[in-house]
Amino acid sequence: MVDNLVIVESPAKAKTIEKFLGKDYLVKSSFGHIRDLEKKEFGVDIENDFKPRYTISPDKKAVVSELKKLSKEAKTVWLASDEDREGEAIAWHLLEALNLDEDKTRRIVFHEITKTAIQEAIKNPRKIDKNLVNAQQARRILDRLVGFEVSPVLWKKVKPQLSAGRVQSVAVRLIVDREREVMNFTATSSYRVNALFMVDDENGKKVALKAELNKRFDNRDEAFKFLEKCKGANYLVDDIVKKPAKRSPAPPFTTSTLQQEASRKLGFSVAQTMSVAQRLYEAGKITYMRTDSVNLSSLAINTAKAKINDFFGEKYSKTRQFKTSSKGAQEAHEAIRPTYMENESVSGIKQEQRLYELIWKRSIASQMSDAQLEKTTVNIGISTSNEKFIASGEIVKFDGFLKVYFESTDDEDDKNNGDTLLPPIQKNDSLLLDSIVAAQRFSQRPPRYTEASLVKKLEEQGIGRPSTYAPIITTIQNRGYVVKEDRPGAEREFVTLTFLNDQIKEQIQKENFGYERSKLFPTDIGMVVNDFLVKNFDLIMDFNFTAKVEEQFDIIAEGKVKWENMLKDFYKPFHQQVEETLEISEKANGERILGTDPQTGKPVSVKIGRYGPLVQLGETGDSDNDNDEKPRFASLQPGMRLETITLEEALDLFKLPRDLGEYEDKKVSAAIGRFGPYIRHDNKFVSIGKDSSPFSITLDEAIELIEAKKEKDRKAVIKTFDEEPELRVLNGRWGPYISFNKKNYKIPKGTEAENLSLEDCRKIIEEGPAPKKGKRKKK
DNA sequence: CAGTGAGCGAGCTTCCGCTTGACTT
Repeated sequence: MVDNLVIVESPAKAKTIEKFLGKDYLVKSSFGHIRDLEKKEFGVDIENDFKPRYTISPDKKAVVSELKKLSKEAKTVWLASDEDREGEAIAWHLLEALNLDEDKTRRIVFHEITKTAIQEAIKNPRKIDKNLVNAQQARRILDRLVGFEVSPVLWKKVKPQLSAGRVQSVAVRLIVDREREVMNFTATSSYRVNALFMVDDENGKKVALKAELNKRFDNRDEAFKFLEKCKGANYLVDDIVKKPAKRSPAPPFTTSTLQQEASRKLGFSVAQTMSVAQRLYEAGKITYMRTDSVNLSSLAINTAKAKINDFFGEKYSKTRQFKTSSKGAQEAHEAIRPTYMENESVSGIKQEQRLYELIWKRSIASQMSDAQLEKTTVNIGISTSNEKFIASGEIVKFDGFLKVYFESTDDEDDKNNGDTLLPPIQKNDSLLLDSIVAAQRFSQRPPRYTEASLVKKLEEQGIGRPSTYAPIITTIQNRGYVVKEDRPGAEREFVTLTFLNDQIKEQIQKENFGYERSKLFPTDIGMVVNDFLVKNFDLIMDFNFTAKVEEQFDIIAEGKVKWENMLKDFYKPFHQQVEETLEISEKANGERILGTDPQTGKPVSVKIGRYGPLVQLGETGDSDNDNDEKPRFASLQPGMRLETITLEEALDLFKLPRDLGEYEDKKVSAAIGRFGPYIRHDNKFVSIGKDSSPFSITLDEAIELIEAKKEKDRKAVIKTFDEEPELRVLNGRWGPYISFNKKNYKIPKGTEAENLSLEDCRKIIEEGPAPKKGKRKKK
């Protein structure tokens, strides 16, 4: 029995704090929220001032009963959940759910886990801030109302099992909008002109000086005209300008910036970053990884300073405090940093080491001095033209924080701003031209989102929280609204004009462009759902919706507005939109008429069906004529899109299944199924590989595939037994196994499948029943 | 494991944020 029970949110935090507080204190954790709204009937009494009905979350029952028992025994219960809206609500739910006596309950907060911060907190307890709790209740109830009223509209008007929500629907909208921008983008081209001069360096050796013309030309003819003018020209250094510049380090990591940098520098997915960070946190190596704060504790700043002085010298140290700029930040924690700033590396698996190193470098760099640079711009005049060539260089005079860390950008074209040292040249030097190249360059389409750049965008808009960025991205993919994938680029031609020895040579070259790696693409269903929501629910689909309601929550937290009134104001127009949409709106299936089939004269259309996107030939019979044929249907193939498929592509799909002829008196046909293209013969299926296609494969090629499959099938059966025809020893993808009554059984290691007797097989079947599929019942 | 796409109706789906393990193919 202990006098003091302290309750925090995270078990790892509990362990640390217990060490600081000594034996009079027992520190336990609530594992986050312990109660939530009931699932049935919204969990909210809408008629009665939105009165919430809370219930203990099923997976928290054990935690709650343990805390209840411990809190009865304790003299004082300290509620030490985080100092933000959700943390305050957790404290209040604990008070209610544990039936705590208010007189023996204290609310304390700290936002760094250091001994002094915690002792200070214990000295300054306060009451639960009910206004802040009410702001959280408003947030929770609003999200429930939006999610549970709009989702059922989608079930009725689009497809069952779909979902909508304040956060996920806007996240999908960002991706859909961007996809449309990409689809509508047409590249324009211009001509970029680069010159190469030869200059003597200090040792009299010839070195190259690159310079770009201060003008781009709209077309080939203008570029050509310019090069014509360069014939016989002289090139003179008009001017050299040197300017000092400085660069400052980025602030230490928040959840969002850690996810972005780990993606760019280490190639981690957002979810991967969080799970590696979680392990580092639990091992006590970094501070809490779900935070929106860039703040560092004074302890951290001091140890960083000592480390920098020791490692690099005093002139590399500069103490900085950063201010959080992101919208809606609640700053309950510190920035993400090493627990012990003096440790530049940790033990553990490779991923943990790499992520830790990144965090260490970023944190240390944030306490280092600016880098001092010198930028040089050289203007080179052309005797026959008013244009100028410009060469620029940048040298680092003092590296400062660059010694340990350089922040990456999403812009892949940005790589040429590195450290370039110009050769020694003086004003009025005459330069020797080597060559000039005018190359056609295309404008770039807007970039599709990566997981990390989507997180960045969401944070900028104040949508979602550090604990939800990773789950949001998983959700919109699980719902089938968005896919993350690679897409091949295309090849295009571009023109280059090369000026060498007063001659102009024109060439057509090829380049690849538009290759996408691990980008987020909307699916057809994602686009249909998005368009439906934008059309009918402009209120919640507005990118500023979250920011607007956050303002209201802040006012509730200040005690200036009653949360029930805020919800009332929101709910009335919102609910009306729900009702109207249910009543007026047509079913949304993204239907498009593509044209008419020239052979039958019937209309060809495309839409989302029960099993995904499909093309349809003919109309569903609303005529009384029984002779009306049913329409034909065919699924869209991978790579085809509802919005872009053409009549020709659609008509191709109806060519399947294709009759190829007969083999061994049985029909042979080719088609595409759920598992890709296949040949059908004698009710057996053979996959068509990538080398051929069901549209073009010949009978002979098909027969070859059929025979190959037969041969393989013969080899697949290792052994059969006459006494037990249901029992067979087969050769599968993962080696030999026993098949009996449609169930499969593993053969123990070290047993030769060839030598198995019927008795052996029966024994294996008895001893090791096939693992059943993990079907779990839901309550 | 590969021909789905009619229509009816029962019973189900769904949100966001706070936290970790317990689960396997």
